[in-house]
Amino acid sequence: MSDPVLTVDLDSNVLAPIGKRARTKVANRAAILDAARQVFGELGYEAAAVRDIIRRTGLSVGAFYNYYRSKEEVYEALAEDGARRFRPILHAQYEQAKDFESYLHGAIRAYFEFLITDSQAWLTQRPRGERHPQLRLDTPEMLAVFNEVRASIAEAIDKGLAPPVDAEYLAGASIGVAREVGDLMLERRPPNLDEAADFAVRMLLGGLAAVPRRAPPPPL
Amino acid sequence: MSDPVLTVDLDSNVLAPIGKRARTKVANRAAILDAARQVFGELGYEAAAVRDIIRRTGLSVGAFYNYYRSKEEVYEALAEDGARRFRPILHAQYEQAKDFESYLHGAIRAYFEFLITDSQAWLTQRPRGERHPQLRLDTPEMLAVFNEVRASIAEAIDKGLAPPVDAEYLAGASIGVAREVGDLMLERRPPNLDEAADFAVRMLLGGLAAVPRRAPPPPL
Amino acid sequence: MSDPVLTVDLDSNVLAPIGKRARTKVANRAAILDAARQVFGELGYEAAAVRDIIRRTGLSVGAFYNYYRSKEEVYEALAEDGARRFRPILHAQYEQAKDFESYLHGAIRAYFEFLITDSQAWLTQRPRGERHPQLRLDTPEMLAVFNEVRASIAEAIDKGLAPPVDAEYLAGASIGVAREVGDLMLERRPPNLDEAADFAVRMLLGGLAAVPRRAPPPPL
Amino acid sequence: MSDPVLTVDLDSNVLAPIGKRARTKVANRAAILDAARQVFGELGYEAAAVRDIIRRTGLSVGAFYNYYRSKEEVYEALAEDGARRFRPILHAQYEQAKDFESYLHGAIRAYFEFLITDSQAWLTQRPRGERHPQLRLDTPEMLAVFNEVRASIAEAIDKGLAPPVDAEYLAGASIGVAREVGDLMLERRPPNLDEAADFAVRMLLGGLAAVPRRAPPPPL
DNA sequence: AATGAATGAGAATTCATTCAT
DNA sequence: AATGAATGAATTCTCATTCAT
Repeated sequence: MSDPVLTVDLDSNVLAPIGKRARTKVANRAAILDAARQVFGELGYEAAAVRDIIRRTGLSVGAFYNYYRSKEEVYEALAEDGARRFRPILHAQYEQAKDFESYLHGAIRAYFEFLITDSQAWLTQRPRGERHPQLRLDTPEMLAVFNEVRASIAEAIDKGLAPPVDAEYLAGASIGVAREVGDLMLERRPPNLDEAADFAVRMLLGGLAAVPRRAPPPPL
Repeated sequence: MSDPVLTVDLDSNVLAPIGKRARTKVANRAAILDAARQVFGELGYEAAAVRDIIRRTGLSVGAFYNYYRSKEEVYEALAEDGARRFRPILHAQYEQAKDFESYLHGAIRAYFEFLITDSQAWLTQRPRGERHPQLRLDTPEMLAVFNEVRASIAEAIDKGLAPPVDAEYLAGASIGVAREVGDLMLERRPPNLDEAADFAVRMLLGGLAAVPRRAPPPPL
Repeated sequence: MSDPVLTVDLDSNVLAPIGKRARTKVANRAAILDAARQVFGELGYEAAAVRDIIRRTGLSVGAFYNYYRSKEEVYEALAEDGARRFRPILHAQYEQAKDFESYLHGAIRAYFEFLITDSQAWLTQRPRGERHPQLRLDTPEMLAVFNEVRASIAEAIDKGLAPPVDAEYLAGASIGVAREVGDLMLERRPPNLDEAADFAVRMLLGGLAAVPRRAPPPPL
Repeated sequence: MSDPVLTVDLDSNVLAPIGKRARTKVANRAAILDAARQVFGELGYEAAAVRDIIRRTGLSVGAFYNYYRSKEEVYEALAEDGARRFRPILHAQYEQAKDFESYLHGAIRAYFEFLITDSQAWLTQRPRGERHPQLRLDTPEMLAVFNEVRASIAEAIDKGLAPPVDAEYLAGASIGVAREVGDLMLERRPPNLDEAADFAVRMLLGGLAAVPRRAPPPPL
């Protein structure tokens, strides 16, 4: 196969094959952002070296600094990018939801879709071996998303959309479930969004009792 | 002399002053482990410098390497230590539980107690301000604990103690809730174990519907 | 549009606005040279970046390298330029001087005029604050001028125009006085050429005893 | 010849042969300072790389940072060191001088001695070839010394020790002469302190007329 | 010619680990 | 064992210069 020169369409989130030197500024910027998403996701902020990022773009160190002024700036750009993309989705769910259940359902599905889309590119490379001593490898984007969710749940309770329970704890529990179930979903081949979202939502709304009974999946 | 930092003596599980050079090998080993727990918790693995660790023990860099062969080794020792301490507790819950509900209740309370105990020493120092772009600062011990829980839930389902639901997802959800609610609990002054455990367990067993209705806590 | 930086058009020796892209090759060359003079004067050779220079010309980095092959080459061009402009002035003084005194007087006035003219454009911008650990920021042109003076004094002694003293030391002393007094003159508002030249010449010819007695200027 | 292990005596300013790894902390600190003095003197602050400095000490990059926290810090240490060593000398001259003439004489001799002593170690290495485009290569120490002198002259005039001339200009002229003549003195083999000091002082006190008549030295 | 993105060598600094004492 | 200075690879970032357009 020859070298296709694809540009990255940020809005449709279709990734060009990385590693080839991208031609346009927009494409390079996007390529760096994508590579950074991967690398931060795999190694965490501290362990990720700028070199790790640019290596996946085929660019030079210098080029990195043409696009972002520092390692931290990419990180922040990533976070902003995530929030910017996810917030409207979350808002739409909020607007069209008739009750908290449907809101939660919509939000969780949105998050899982977000996860699947964003991970598409790098999930395949992931098995880079030893995940040494690392903690939790959220992309900055996800953290940004969680903040959106936190605010959104607090608001829902404030407005009487959800029952008047401890808002912080409810947001925490929701995020906790979404986060962990989301991660597990990504590890299944193929990721089954419906199954995972169904589980998470039922768990949050009705607890263990409400969760579908069935045989566990075959172990990895 | 200033206030000696209080920390948990691992062997006696009793608060003991460190900062004064400990005299025995066992004590030094424990002091390093304690300091490492704090530092990893505050800074994360990568950002934590060996010097940060030994500074809190009053030992020398050289001494560090007499006790652990590398930074990574302390990290692993910490994980092992957590698992070693937590596994029997979890097991006891498992043994004495008549059903999954009481097991879950016991396990979550055990985890929250673990959290409170372990964080006691350093939670106070935490306000080192800006956790720059950092994610989630689990102690390696907590990660080890989660693995215990994962296994334990799978076993519970296997043995018919819990309903035959997706074991991985259930474990994920349980850990997710425990983790997030646990973190939030630690941030409340004073940490209210009963309240938090109650919330987490009810959420996991009965979902949003089962959670106690009440006014949210005053904002930070 | 903001205030165009005023600078000396080298060919006409007239103040001309730069910042607008100059149209002719000659003009561009001169613009670069002017900008370089400023920047080297403000930052010194090492700290001055090619980008600092071209930024003041409105040209592109690439254009810079169309006119000069390297940063060093502009530096040298600047030196040559200074020597080329100053040598005839110095020579005129030499020719028309009836004795060493009048020669020295002429030379020093010429140098001070040179200083005032060349610094006019950038002296105003100077307050960029902290000249970190930097030493003396002579323009390469000034260094070239000093060499002219050195040669010229040696020749004067050779030809019996000046008393047969240690030529090197005399040149050194003359340059030292001219340099330091010249710098101080530039810092006074307004620069007083007559006063400074008078001081320098008297000092060199008659020493402390010959220097005018009067109240020191008000402190900065 | 075998490896002599000499420690550096800072007060007597006897240098150990550099390049050999020094044994004591004091010696290493001094070796770095000495190397820095040389390198800053040869290359200037910006062009001098930390590596240039440590190369001459036989130490490693890391060791440098054990002694000084940054390149800038050595620079400042150097300046302080110079001022600290020179100030008392200058003061002694000031105290024991009966008039401005003897003060000036003492100060200039002190400065020239300072120059000769400090340059002893590195003057020999100097001919490292092309002094590319560099300006004036004062050691930070010298700059510090000049500031001392400036203050001291102003004070002398204030107190009526010197005639009431323009203090700034007088200080400038004195420094200019001392600086240039001092540099030239260092280039003569052997440096002749008496000759140079005599010239400088006479020049400053009586000008060209007072300077000894004699044949110039053979050119370099 | 002009443009400005790309390049990559090189700079300052950090930090895990070693080792002489 | 304990100490802490020494080591040097690795990291982030800069900047002179090249080169495709």
